[in-house]
Amino acid sequence: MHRTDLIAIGDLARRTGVAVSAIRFYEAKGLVAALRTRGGQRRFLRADIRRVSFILIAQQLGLSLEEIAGELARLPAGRTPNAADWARISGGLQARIAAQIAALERTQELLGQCIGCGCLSLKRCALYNREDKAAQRGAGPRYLMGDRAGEIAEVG
Amino acid sequence: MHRTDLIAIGDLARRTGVAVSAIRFYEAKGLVAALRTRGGQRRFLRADIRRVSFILIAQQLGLSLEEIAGELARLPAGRTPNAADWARISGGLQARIAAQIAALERTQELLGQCIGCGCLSLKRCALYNREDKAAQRGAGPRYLMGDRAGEIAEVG
DNA sequence: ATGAAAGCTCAAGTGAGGTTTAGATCAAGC
DNA sequence: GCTTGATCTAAACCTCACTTGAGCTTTCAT
Repeated sequence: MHRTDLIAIGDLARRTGVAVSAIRFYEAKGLVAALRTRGGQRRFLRADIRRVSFILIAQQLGLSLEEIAGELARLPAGRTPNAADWARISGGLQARIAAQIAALERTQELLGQCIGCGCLSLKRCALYNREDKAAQRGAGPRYLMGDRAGEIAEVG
Repeated sequence: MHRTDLIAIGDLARRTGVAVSAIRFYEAKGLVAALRTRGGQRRFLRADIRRVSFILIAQQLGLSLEEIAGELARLPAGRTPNAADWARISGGLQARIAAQIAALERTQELLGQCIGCGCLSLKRCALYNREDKAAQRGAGPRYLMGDRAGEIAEVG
């Protein structure tokens, strides 16, 4: 354990495939922490490669950075996730993905019924009027809507 | 067919459940078009209710406004989508959703194999190193990445 | 004819997940 | 000691899908 245990930000970037700017961003968001040299440059632990890897994989699985930060914060003493942590976390992900699949399958079914009907009536369309809106958030601040939509109408 | 065929923006908003501001936004993006009164107020055709409904349903199915604009533009003479158009479009959506489901199922499988292994090595992790990155875009401009990631490394 | 309700434009804000830019400083090899 | 490349900070910028606000104008029912 000598000084080569500490790596520069560019090394961490190269080892994980993430941009240097993204690592600084993660630090700002509290997802990783860095030591500093006398000159003010960041030095990371080798273990942070694993930590960043965790971030990337969790992102692939659809977690937001905030959720990932939550998971990482739950680990005692800012520890890097190990096999046991991963087992617990991935259990939760299983359920989440299962729900996504179920919602998509329901969509598929509705779409099948709907092809050719061309009704496009928001009042009647089974595709639009579903309770499991969960399906896809599709991109963008759609979270600002979602409760309005009281009086939806018919084309007539 | 007299003047009541034309409806004000507020009517269109009420009939579709979309905010007035959103309709102006759609107009700016070229998704709908409006006539103007002498006073400069927008007047829409009744058929535009159907058109906006189409936008909403397509959004629910995960299309971006740009993609929706593409579909609408493909209709001859700015026509409102009818049953035949809808059949064609929903055929494409079927495939898209099927692919999403397949990707999620593959994730589920990999995650099942992975639980407890805790390797978190980007080089070896089957979850991270997949060809079908399609799975989830999860929220946020992740579309800027996606081609980099040439030199991904091992924890050691 | 009037007053409320609805409409108008244009600019700026939101949030997620970053990137880009500019100008200065640090670290390392020769 | 010098040059080169890496790193630093801070602020600005990007997309997407809208919303909000300010400051006026139009429309419509009475």
